[in-house]
Amino acid sequence: MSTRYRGTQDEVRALSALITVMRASEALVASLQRELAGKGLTASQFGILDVLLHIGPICQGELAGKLLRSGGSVTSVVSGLEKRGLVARRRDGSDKRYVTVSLTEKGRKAIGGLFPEHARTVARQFAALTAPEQDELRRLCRKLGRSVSAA
Amino acid sequence: MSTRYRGTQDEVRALSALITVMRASEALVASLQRELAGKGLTASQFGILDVLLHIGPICQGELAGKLLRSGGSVTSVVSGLEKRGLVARRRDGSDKRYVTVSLTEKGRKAIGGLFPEHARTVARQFAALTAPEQDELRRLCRKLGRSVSAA
DNA sequence: TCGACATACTTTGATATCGAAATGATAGCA
DNA sequence: TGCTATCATTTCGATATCAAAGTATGTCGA
Repeated sequence: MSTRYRGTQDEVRALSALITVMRASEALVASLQRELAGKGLTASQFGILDVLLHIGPICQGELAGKLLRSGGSVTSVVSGLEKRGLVARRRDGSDKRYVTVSLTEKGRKAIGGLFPEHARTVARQFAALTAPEQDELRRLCRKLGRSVSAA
Repeated sequence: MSTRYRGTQDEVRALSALITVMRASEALVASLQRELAGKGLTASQFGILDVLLHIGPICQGELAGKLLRSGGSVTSVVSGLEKRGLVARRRDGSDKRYVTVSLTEKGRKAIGGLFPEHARTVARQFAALTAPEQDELRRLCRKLGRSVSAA
């Protein structure tokens, strides 16, 4: 991850860009995790509650797809949320292989109360960039992410 | 993490930027991890070997600082690398609290052989962006990362 | 010198994550 | 109807990660 590598110009530029993208992303995550820790939630738990709040009941496989996580990981985090009474699991469709996860009232209150503050925090984090800069960052990351995922 | 949130414009823009930055970063990491898994190394192990290769022997605390990881995490990963004979630990300075980690010959060969391919992979990942775009991405992420870390 | 504080590392307990194997359910087809 | 392949989820083993507690070492002031 260091730039002290005698590669081609393209390699040095790419390695250098990689480091800053990763550092920015890790700084964002670390900052959000610290904030969530105070509320008794991990980032993974928040991610699942967030999807359930904004998209509604959804099966675990789709949850894994949206969060870019393995199915096993989702099973484990959902189990934790279920134990705490924040989400409910049901196998009620015609296809009994699917498990539908939904927010309980307790879960809805928890994430509903937290999200506005989360949004303010994120806006504060990105306030270092102007609006056009944020849009440009999004454009570049989308292009990069799509290409990497497709490869 | 969804954009279906009725917040202010600033909040929506920031949340939207956050998602794409995280997705791009996670796609990059996932892709690199898959490549490394074939070589029998995890991303964390590679990160430590990389620092040792390009910076030289260094104590664990500094390693943790450079990798943005907790001290406990570094202890654990270094222990694994030590067991595999890729790095060596020494308490040889005047201050016996510091543990200096360095590459063994075996470790140097391992990371030295892998790094050029890693550099090519990263260059390929970023080839979706032009050189100026990569530089701009770096500028934006540096600005963002610095601000978030400082907060 | 001695005690109090500081620093570097290690250990511990909890959660997250992956990939692979195991389980349970469904669908296609003869 | 059965057999088989596929699919969604769960379980398992390994590693990573953090925070907090614990250990060893070092520093500084009285």
